[in-house]
Amino acid sequence: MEEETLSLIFKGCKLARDLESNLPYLSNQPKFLSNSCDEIIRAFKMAVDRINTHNASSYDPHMAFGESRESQTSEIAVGVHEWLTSSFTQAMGLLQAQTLAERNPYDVQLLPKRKMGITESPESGAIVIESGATYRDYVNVEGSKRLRSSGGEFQAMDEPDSGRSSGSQRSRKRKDSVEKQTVMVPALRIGNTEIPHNDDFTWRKYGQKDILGSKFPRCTHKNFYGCEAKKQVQRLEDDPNTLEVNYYGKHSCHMSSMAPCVTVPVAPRAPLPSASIPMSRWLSMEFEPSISREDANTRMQMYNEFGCISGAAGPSNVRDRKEVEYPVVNLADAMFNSGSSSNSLDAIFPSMKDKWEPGDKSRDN
DNA sequence: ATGATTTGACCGAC
DNA sequence: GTCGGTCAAATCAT
Repeated sequence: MEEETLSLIFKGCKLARDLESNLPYLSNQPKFLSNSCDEIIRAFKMAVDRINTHNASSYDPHMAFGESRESQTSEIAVGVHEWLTSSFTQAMGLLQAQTLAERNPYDVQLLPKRKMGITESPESGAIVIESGATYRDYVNVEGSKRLRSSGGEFQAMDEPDSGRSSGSQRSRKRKDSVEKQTVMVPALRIGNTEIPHNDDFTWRKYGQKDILGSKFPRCTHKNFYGCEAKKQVQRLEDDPNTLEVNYYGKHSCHMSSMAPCVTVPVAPRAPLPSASIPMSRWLSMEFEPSISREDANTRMQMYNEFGCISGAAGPSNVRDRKEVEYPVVNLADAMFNSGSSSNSLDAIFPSMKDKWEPGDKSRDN
């Protein structure tokens, strides 16, 4: 690749990094933020233009899809812009969360590492996910909820896995009885990679259905752990570059009323951050000075199709645990570094698994 | 081993 | 009876 193009990309990265590290101090400077974002977008856009100019003859999947390079370029700009604004929103959320934590440090406490897993509060019925809880724990809790819940969405069943057998009685709410919100979002892409629709929640896809009369299937997603919210994503038939996203139900996975909707990616067996970590360090590279290129790349892979942590990361948006991570740091770090590794999580969060003690039942499942 | 996604089947709503 | 939402086993990815 041409050196000038690389320096443009580098410039964009640097600008983004500068903006990132100053985010906490810029919350009341919308004009400056806007200008900074524009400058970053300009740098990336110029780089993309140069790349496209130099590779005009090569195959481009977007062209096969009937799109112009111009629209692709603007998509990239929109994608970068969306990432920046999303990161900013999350950073501000974290700022609020930390303010809250400083006010009441007991809100952000770590659970003893031997007590990991998922439990359900006998009083409130709220599900408590502890650091280190596994996917199996989630499945088990979901199953037991079905067993015990006799009203609402689920009905009692004799056996947790009797779903399809004779005793199964799934009751469903009428569609029009559930609050629905529809938004249209662009199906963003960079190159041939789909940029997921990121709405600051972590979703789990649980169904895909071919819809009669529609070329594209409808995907259904649920929020994690007892949150009632659902969303359906479907590509518009007359405009494949637009996704129709329908939201049903209300989120119950906000961290608190004071810290609204911070997407809270949770890394496996990751130590939760201490409330004493200064915000400026959360948002800067300084927080994890030893992270290698390889680490960053793997963490990029952890971001799932909805822009939130996935893969080994497990569930997030845990309402009652105030589990927080560093989306800005991680995503930016992942963006600004490259490489590959198969074992990077251990490098990022070293020795947690070594600290498990034998016979820990919450881990054996 | 663990967790996410896919996919065929079930079953309620219409 | 049809459609589509949901479940859960199977499969895939890490």
